[in-house]
Amino acid sequence: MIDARLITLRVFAQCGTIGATAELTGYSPSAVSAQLRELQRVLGMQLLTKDGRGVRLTATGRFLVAGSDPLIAQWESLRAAAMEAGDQVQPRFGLGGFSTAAAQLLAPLAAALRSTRPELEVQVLEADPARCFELLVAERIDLAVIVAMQSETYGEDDPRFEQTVLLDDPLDVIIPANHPLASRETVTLEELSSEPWITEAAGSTYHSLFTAAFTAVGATPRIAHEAVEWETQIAFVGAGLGVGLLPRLAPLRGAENVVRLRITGKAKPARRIVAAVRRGSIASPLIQESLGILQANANRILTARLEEDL
Amino acid sequence: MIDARLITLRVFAQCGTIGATAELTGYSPSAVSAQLRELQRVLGMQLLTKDGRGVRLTATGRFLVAGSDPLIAQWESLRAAAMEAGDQVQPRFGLGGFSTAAAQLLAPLAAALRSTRPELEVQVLEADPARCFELLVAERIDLAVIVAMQSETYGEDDPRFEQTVLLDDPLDVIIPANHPLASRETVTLEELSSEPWITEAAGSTYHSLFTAAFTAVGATPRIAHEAVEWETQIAFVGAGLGVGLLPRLAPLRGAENVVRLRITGKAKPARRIVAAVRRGSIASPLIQESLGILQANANRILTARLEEDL
DNA sequence: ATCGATCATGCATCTATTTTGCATGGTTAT
DNA sequence: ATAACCATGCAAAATAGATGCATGATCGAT
Repeated sequence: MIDARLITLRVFAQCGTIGATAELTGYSPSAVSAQLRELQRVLGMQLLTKDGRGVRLTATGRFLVAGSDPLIAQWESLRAAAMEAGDQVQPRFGLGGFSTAAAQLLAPLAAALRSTRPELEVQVLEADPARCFELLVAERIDLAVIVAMQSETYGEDDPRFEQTVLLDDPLDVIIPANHPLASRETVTLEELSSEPWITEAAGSTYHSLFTAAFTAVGATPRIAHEAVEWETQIAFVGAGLGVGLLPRLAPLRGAENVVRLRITGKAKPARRIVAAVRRGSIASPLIQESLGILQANANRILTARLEEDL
Repeated sequence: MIDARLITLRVFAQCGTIGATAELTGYSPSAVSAQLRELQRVLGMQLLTKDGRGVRLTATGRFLVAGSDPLIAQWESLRAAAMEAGDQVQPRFGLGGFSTAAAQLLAPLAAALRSTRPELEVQVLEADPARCFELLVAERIDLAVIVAMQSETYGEDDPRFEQTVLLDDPLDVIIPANHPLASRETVTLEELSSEPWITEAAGSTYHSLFTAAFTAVGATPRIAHEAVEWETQIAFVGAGLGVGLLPRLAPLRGAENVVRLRITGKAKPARRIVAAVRRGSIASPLIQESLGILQANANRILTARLEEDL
């Protein structure tokens, strides 16, 4: 049981402003400000300094936050062990995930948990990966299903989290049905490098996947349009505005005038879907069960794909 | 920063009843009861069970308390390191100690701290060793000067505490001035084994020292009277009611008709005075400074004794 | 330079949690 | 059987904490 004010400090350390901390933790900005001041008072430490129009951590503050990583992990570990040893039931369980991951993996998980543990209050939050990690730190959620990103702020070895690979989800190409290549079974990215591309807004989770895929083949595609939702992107392609990348897990549904093609060649772009939990909590029975369900679902998807590919 | 409710649980684990926990932590019994119930709710664990007219920890509860020992230690360690790294000042400092220890060591320490750190709010609590440990667990005090006891509930290796030997304080014999042996410089316990003895109440801290001293020489002295305060015991001896043991640190002042003699022989009973802190907190600058002052004072006492013995 | 936007903080108000004190019920010892 | 002890429930009170708005300070853009 770690004091709530230390958790708040950790959230602040991550997002840098009082306002964002408030939004993430569910408090008001004044409450966060008061909490952090109180924390400094009881600890007798100066943790924050004014910095421009905001505040930032002092060296002591950074030291304390960094040093509290193993403390949190140890507490999580202890709680998990006590749960395990005492055969106790957790009252609340927060899940976080992003779009298709949430739809394809989190929803079945939540449904499965509702049947195996009717008492458990399961809450699912849809949030992008970065926010999922923040929500984990803020203890708003206990498990996140996210898209792993290379060269991101949250490395595999972050002392605050433990991550488990669930699934590698390949990216397909979607092109207009009247496109010359539409009758093909597979294409290479090189063949499409001169096409007008439809992608997500720069800075978004999938945009980095997009650029990574093309830097791998040494091409710099022209980005014709930007969309936010898969649905929009698919509609753009259907209207003949260009071509796009779509994760295998994202359903095409009965979209008109759109064809989905597998990518072959040396660059087979894929997004890696991982489950992340707070470090130490992985031994918890509930987390274990959840990871098992997620893994089973991932395997089911992979198996279905193999059969489909035959 | 460990949640206050977990601290309360730890205190309960030590003293066993809600009432004692309340007395030790400063809450009311109902408050403790409510806190522990709340703790069970948020953790989703059953920690307590009814047991007769009281309650006791469940297996899960014991597991959690035992497992929280290193958690507390790690927090204390982190706090100490942050204090050290950030050159911060602690606002409050609680000291605990017992009778002569408090008078001879704690009082000078408190005085020294008041001069070197005027900002620091120092609070001294006089309490017997067992209670000092409880007060450490309850975080009411941060440092205790106590008499180490052999075969006690608090071993040197208790995961909750770290102990430092300050001083071995030998026990002297006090006898009436008109006693045949009163003119001697030194005596052995064997010579006095048939005397009527004046000691402290059975179960008290010093009673166990008394019995240990005599079991060491294989004698079973007759206990004629029991006293609580040194003053009373000295007065009894002065009245010729018997003889007694008195720690060297306890002053005889100008007591009438009482002579103090050194003990020689194979059994040289002594009480060991140690400083105890919560494990992990020993690196704190304040603790370090305090231990230094205590040690210096102890050395001063030892040196003075050596000169006196010449 | 000025205006507007962004951020943190202080303050008064209110809310919610926590604590208290007493009464109750169950349990052990005399 | 009576008395003492212990935990708990409940209503009332106290305290701590959160909110919302206003303020001041800073930064970016026009």
